[in-house]
Amino acid sequence: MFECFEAYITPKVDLTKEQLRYMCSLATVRKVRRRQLLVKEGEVCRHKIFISKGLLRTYRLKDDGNEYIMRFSPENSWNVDHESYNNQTPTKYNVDALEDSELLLWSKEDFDELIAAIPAIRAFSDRIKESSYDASQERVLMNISYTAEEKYEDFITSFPDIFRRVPLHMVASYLGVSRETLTRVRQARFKQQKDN
Amino acid sequence: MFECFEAYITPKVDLTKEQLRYMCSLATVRKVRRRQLLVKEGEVCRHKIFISKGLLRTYRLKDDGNEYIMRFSPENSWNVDHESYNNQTPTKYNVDALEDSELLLWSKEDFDELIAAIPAIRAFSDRIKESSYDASQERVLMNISYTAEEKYEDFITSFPDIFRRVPLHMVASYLGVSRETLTRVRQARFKQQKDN
DNA sequence: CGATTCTTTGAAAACAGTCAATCTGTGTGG
DNA sequence: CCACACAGATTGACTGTTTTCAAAGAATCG
Repeated sequence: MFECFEAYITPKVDLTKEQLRYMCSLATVRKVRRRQLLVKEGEVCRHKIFISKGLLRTYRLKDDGNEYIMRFSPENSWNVDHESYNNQTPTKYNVDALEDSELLLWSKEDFDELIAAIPAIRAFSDRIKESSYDASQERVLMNISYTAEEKYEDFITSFPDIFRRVPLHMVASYLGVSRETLTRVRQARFKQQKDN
Repeated sequence: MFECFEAYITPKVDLTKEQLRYMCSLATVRKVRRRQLLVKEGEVCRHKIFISKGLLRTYRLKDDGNEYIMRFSPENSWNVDHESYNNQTPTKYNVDALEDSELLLWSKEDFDELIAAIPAIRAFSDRIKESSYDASQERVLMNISYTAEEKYEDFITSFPDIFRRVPLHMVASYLGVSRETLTRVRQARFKQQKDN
C-alpha cells in the first residue's frame, strides 16, 4: 500500500528507514470511488492528502450554478486546501474523485508533529507549497494573457496525461472557457495540422 | 526611517525590542523614484522587499509586446518573487515603481539568518506567503468565472486604494481586459447608479 | 505652454457564449 | 445479446461581449 509513496518520496527527501516508517505509520489509507465526494464546501480541510493512485478534482460551486475547477490532483501529487488546513477554517472548495483512487491521509496534528521531528519533511512540504504557488502565478498569467486557443495548447502540453483522462468539459471549466468553444478550438487546430 | 516598519510589524509579530532592532539592523534602505525599474527580467531576486512608502508593480513582458501586471505592492506590503528568491534563479518579472517609494531590503542570506534565529519571524514570513497564495487562488477563480464587469467591481471593492492610485489601463492589464472595455464597463456602471 | 500620458468614443471585426439538436460511445439491466 | 439510458462531444445558428484600430478629448507635468 505504501510502496507508491515510498517510491515517490525517496528520491525527493533524504530520510532514514526509520523516519520513513514513522511517516507512513502516521498515515491512514483511504479508498474512494469515482464520483465520490471527499471534501465538501463548508467542512474543514483536516488532512494533507497524498494521491497514490487515481485522480482528484478540486472545484468551486458558484451561485450561477456552475462548477469551476481549481485543480486536478493525479497520483503522486498532493491535495490540500492550505487556507482551510492552516487556519482550520471552512473550505470554499469541493473535492471529488474522477477515478477510483487510493489516498494517504495525514491529520494536521500528526503532520505538525512530523514536521517538528524531521526538518527535511518540513523543507519538502515547503517546497511543494512553493511550487504550487509558482504554478498558480503562471496560471494567472495564462488567464490574463492567453486566447482560448493558447490556453488549450498550453493545457495539453503542460498536462498531456490529465488531458487524456478527464472529459473535455472539465478542461473547459479549468481554463475558463465554454465546452463548445473548446471543441471548436480543437477542430480548428486539427484542420491546421492536416494542412501542414 | 524604520518607524513605518515598526508600526507595521509590532501588532503582527511578537518581538522583543532587541529582536526588532536586530531585524532592522539587517535591512538596507532604498529609495526609488517613480518609473524607476527595480528588478529586471533575467536578474535574480536577491531581496525580500518591504514597501514602507509608495507603490510598486510587478509585471511580465510578453513576446506580443504587452505588459501583464501580476501584482501591485503598496506601502505596508512585501514584494518578493518567491520562485526566483528561493532558488536564486532568474526572475521572469519586472518590478518598477509607480510612485516615489521607500523600501527596506533584506538579502536572502540575512533573512535566512533572521528566520533561523527568531522562529516568530519565520512563522510570520510563512503566513505572508500563505496569504499571497490564497489571494492567487482567488484571482484564478475570478479570472475563470467573472465577466469584465464583475472583475472591475471586484477590483474596486477589494483594492479601492490602489484603484485610486493607478491608471485605468494598468487595472485593465491586471484584470486581463482591454482598457477600452474597462472604460465602457465603468460608464455603464455609472449610468446604472444614476438610474437608481 | 507644449509634451506626454491617460481616458474616452465610435465603428467594425473577431471572438466567445448560449441554446437546441444531434451524434457517439459506454455501460447496465433485462 | 439487445435495448436503453446516460454522459460526453459536436454542430449550427444566433446573440452578445470583447478586442482592435483610429481618432479625439482630458489631465498632468515639467
